[in-house]
Amino acid sequence: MSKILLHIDLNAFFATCEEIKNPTLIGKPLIVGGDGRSGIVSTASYEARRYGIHSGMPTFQAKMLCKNLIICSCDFKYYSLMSREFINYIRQYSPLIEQMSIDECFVDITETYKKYGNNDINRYLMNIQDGLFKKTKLKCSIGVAPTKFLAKMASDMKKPMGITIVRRKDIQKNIFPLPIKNYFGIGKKTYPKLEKMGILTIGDLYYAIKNNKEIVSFIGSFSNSIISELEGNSDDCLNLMTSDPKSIGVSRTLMSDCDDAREIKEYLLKLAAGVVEDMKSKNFLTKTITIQCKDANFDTSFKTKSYSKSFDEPTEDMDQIIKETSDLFDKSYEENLIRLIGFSVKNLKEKHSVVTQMHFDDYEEHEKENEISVIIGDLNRKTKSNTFIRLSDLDKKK
DNA sequence: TCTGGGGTCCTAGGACCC
DNA sequence: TCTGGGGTCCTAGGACCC
Repeated sequence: MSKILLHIDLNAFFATCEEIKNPTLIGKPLIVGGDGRSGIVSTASYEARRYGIHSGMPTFQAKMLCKNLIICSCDFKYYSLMSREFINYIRQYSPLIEQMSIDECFVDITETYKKYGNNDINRYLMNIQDGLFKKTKLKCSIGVAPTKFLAKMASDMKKPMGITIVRRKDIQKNIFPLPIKNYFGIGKKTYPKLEKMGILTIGDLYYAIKNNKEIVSFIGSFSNSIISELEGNSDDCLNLMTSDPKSIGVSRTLMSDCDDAREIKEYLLKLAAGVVEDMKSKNFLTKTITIQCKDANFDTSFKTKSYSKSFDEPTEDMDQIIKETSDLFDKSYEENLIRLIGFSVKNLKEKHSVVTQMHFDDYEEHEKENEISVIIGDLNRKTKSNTFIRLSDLDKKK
């Protein structure tokens, strides 16, 4: 049986949060974003959008389009609190929620809707929308479909406060005529190329993949998922586990372009120290550090370069990480003008999962100590090292 | 004034081990 | 003495999303 999946998307979320914080802003053109050198619009209110302002636009340009534009700086902590309110509210409709980002989630209401016993799905969804607005003043659009992909496409079709239902039999009628750039996963680099090949709509893409091997080799392994998504056979299982982060990092555009190695490095190490603190507070260790440098040279169109280094063992040692970052920078920096610098930690391991790292050589020694051990071998890795955890440590974890 | 900053996932070549 | 092929990790870069 088909599932009933919702994709709920908060409308102009950051801008709406600012209106909730300060109701005198309601109905006025406002953006959330940076106002300094190279500031860009993160979110525009619907009033600001009427002036042609949209996210991603440089702030100075937005200001030229609307003289009365109100600019709010990003208050991420507040938005996170509002996001939690949103998810808590949705939870009363179903415990099966997959949060996709700060302002959107999937909800599986198959069972709860059945219990509700009413066959008016529109009324049911309007209740969700109205209730959310009454409780939090947040507005949302809802897409309903049997798969995650279709629900996501559906929620995008009517904004703000839209409700869109897409059944499998509606795919050809409602999804196929949409322009190719509306396809989730086809971005600004790919869609112009597809358009040049004469692929203008999502339907065109479907038939091109079916009939044209050239297109398949151009798109690569994504072709298979496109076909199953457009035939209504793609993923309908929500990922209910809050997954661990894969990386943590920061990057900053410098106050002005800079080629003073000492100055850049000093700033980089400050960023790195902040990231390591953040990582430690989240109880992770890192195995790989990465420096990111964006070139300020217009001719090379602000090329971003990255340099990484992996450690033999995951670490949270500030001194070690700072020293390796410094060495990596010295080794890689090419004395060019830098516009942006960044630092991130990747290959993260949860701290409590790395209790004791030992090698097989240590095993005999370990045996001699006559301790009872549980060997947790990572089946995916045929390395010499395994992780030994004492039973007493396991107890501690509980 | 002239396009941010937080992420994820994929690919490809090279090194290395067995 | 010469050398294949599979697997994994590392590094760098690119595309995409919000």
